[in-house]
Amino acid sequence: MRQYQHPDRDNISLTDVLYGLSDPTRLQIVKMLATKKEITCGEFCLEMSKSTQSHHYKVLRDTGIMYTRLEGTQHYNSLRREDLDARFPNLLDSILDAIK
Amino acid sequence: MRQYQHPDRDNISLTDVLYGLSDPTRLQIVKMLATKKEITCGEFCLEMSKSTQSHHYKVLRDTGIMYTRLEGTQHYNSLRREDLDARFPNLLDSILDAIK
DNA sequence: TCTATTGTTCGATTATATGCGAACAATAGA
DNA sequence: TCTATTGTTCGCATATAATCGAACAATAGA
Repeated sequence: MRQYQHPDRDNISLTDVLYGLSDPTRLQIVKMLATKKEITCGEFCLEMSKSTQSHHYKVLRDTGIMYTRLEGTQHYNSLRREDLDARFPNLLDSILDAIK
Repeated sequence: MRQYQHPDRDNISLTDVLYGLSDPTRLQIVKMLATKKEITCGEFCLEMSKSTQSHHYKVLRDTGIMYTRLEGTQHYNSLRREDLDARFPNLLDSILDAIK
């Protein structure tokens, strides 16, 4: 694989986003993403197998919450703030406030 | 059963609420709840078996999203707006806006 | 007391989700 | 070219969720 399929803005679904954020691990990832522009997978330092981490990254990408850019062997992840804010105003902020 | 167990405000969990709202049927129920003070189960007019409906009502109660009051044979359901707003400011409103 | 109404619970089935280790793919750097 | 690094995908096991029909419980009203 050379690149990921991210849904475009208009295809981001509310129930998908809510599902994506309904898992503690993924919420933790999103919380970290909110503090920096980009974070590589390794920098999340999650306490679980790499395959499980990859599963959660995939869910976040597939649901339109996270964008992943490849550079060398590293994957740079970012929160899709603008897309989420455009699609569901205030939703992301209210969730980020709640997990602060 | 004479009465339901609803979590009290402080025990409403963010991931639980997000999970509760991540299903289209339940989101539809919440949308209707937002338009009236109370709605009986039958008034939701959902296109699925009664046992499945009950399952979704139970999820909404257990996650702290909906409150159910018994009166006679009918169950009056309401959205726990104040509790949700107190616990997660703007979250419910942003979701209600998104499904409008 | 009997019956209809309202909604839940039980038990089973099927579908989805989560988790892991092992194998794999792509790149960087020696 | 070989090796280490980074992260994914595959295959499998287990857990959780969604759904249904049937049985049940509580109440209202005849």
